[in-house]
Amino acid sequence: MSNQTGQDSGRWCCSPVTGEPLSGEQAGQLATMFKALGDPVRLRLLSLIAAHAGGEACVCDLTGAFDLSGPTISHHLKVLREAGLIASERRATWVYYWVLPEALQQLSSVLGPAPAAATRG
Amino acid sequence: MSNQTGQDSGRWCCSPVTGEPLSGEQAGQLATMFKALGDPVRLRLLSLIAAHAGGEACVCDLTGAFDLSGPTISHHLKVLREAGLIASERRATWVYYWVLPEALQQLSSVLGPAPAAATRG
DNA sequence: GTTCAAATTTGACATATATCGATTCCCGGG
DNA sequence: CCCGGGAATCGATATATGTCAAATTTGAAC
Repeated sequence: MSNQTGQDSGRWCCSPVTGEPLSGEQAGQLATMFKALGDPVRLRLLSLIAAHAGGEACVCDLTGAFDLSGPTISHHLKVLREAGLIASERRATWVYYWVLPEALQQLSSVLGPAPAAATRG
Repeated sequence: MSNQTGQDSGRWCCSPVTGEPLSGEQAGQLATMFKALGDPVRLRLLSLIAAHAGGEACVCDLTGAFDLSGPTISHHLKVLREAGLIASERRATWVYYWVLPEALQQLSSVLGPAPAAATRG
């Protein structure tokens, strides 16, 4: 209510889970994204993609990092993509994936009162 | 009851997923937590608990918010607890649950360069 | 056009998960 | 001590999920 999620395609910017109860709709949308992250392989895939040079990675760069078949990797990438966490594009023979930072940021902001910067190191 | 399934111990405070690839161990730990959040009921439960007066809620405050049986709510609370996201304590007849903010903060920090609200500039 | 390599889709299967009713556990009150 | 109510556990079941092999798609090179 206090947030006009209208057509912003999902970005309730100021309602962390600790603030006020989530609506059923919000919970459903967010749960899809969290569920996509709820698998070690997918978490590592996301991490590998994000950390790869240029911010994107070819599928051929990813499969080698797991003891899993190609189809399985493809399946996990599809889950991540359909959750709105990554996007992909085909270039010639190869398909490249990259992370959608807004999605991660949305989840991060929901999880808490913004940890006030990492100040890493 | 206020136990925790022996996780914790690890808190890689400054390695967001966008920075460097996650190790298999990290991914497994984090995936357990994200998976716990990957269900609309559990997300709403967490939210209801966090937003409840005093920062804690009795189970009797929670069951009414869902069209689900008591055992089912109990099951979801157990999943959240075993993931290290919430803790519980029995007081007389009732059992109270509260959120463990460090856990949420850990997930939040992993998800990105810490939104840091407005401080980022 | 044919062939080859990269990636996805399909079909199948074993396991995991969400849910419920019935039962059990825990505690306060008579 | 027994009863009643809140909550967790148990046992069962339907659905979802992770995984692979086989088949299909896509585009490049010959």
